[in-house]
Amino acid sequence: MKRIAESTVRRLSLYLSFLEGTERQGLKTISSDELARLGGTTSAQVRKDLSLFGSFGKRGLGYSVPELSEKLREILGLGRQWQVCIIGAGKIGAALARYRGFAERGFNVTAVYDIDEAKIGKRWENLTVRPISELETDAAKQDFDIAVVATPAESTAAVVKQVVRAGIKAILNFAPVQLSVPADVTVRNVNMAMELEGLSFALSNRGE
Amino acid sequence: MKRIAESTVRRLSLYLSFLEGTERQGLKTISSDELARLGGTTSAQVRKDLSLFGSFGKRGLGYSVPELSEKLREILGLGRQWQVCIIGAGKIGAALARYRGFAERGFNVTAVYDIDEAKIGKRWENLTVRPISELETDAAKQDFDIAVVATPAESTAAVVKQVVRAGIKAILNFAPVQLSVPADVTVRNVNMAMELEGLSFALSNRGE
DNA sequence: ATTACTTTGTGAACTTATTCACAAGCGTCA
DNA sequence: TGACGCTTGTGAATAAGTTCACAAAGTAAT
Repeated sequence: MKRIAESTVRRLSLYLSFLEGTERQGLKTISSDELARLGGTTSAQVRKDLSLFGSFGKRGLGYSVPELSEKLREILGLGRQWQVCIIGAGKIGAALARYRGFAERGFNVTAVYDIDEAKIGKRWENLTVRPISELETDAAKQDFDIAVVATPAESTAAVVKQVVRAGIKAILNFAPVQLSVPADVTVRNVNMAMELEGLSFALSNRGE
Repeated sequence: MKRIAESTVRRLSLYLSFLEGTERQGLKTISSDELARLGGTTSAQVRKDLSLFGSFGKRGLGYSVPELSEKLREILGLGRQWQVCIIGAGKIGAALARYRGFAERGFNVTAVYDIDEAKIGKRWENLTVRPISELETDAAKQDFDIAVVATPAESTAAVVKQVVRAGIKAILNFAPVQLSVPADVTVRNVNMAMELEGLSFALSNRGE
């Protein structure tokens, strides 16, 4: 299969969330035009995105909402549970551990790690903060699919090295640094400063 | 000035954070090659990005770290303070209100709003949660530059309408819905579900 | 069964973004 | 001062992503 652009995957994700809304409203079919309207894109874009994975619609009618939802869930790999560990028991880590959105989508947070002695052993929800030094041996016993990294900038590089050593192939990075990882590890960055600066830029350069 | 792509702005933001690190290390100059290495891009990309705004380097030498930092801060509009209000006093809102990264970059959170009677009047840090119905009149008195929207999906559309009515031109959206706003309002979305699904997709489709 | 209407799927055209490649500028050292 | 090494800035080439536009395939109504 040809390489799929990140922007495409983001849109698929978006389409899925619209389909779920549409499904709740009880509608049975939806057109590429309607999906485009909801997602702020064009109908051609929607059809092109979907056509990368097959041909799911009916000409003259549109797409079956439950069928397309199911297909998208399959494409996005949401048909299974993913095991997630959180690295960094600070404020962001704490907020994430409590975040219900993870479990709703099949992402199970099964462990929290930190480097800081003071935090190790504390209980969070139903989890106990464990020392990051144990990550590699723990990972041998229970598979982790995704590591959520929420550590201070300075300790992040070291922490990520351990995550990679533990064989984890996907990282959701909240630390404000660029991670360097082998090619087979996928990283998604969530960087508040960057988003704010994007807004700041937009506000500063309007009408030029 | 020609239109600047969002991806470019993201990279500028990234370069700035590297420059700050470099500055702390006491280095005086940096080459496009070094910036590229830190940011996981190419030196040509770095130079192209910067050249959109002027010519800041010295051939044979590279860029002066403090000078380029300053230029980037200027370009990104970080030379001033921005007034920020948070809409939605739920968990994400709470975490954001406590987040120190805002203030560090000149983003002052000066108010929190919610629609829910039960939450109105509660104190958070040094702020009191106010009813969203007051947003428009408050905005007339104190200018808000940016609204951070962290409301449940269902109430978001109504809330955003009020934000727009209050004349706020930049929104950082944490709600898992696509906002519809006039063209002069800039929106940045932070959507955890989308990021997780991106990782899930990557894990499911490796080596194809 | 025919006609009118709708909407998909997809090559081709176009637009935007990235990378290449190199002349021109700057610093250093003899 | 001249030669060498390095790095920028930028047109030109390439690649990637989006939009156009239309044949093909379906529905619905008569």
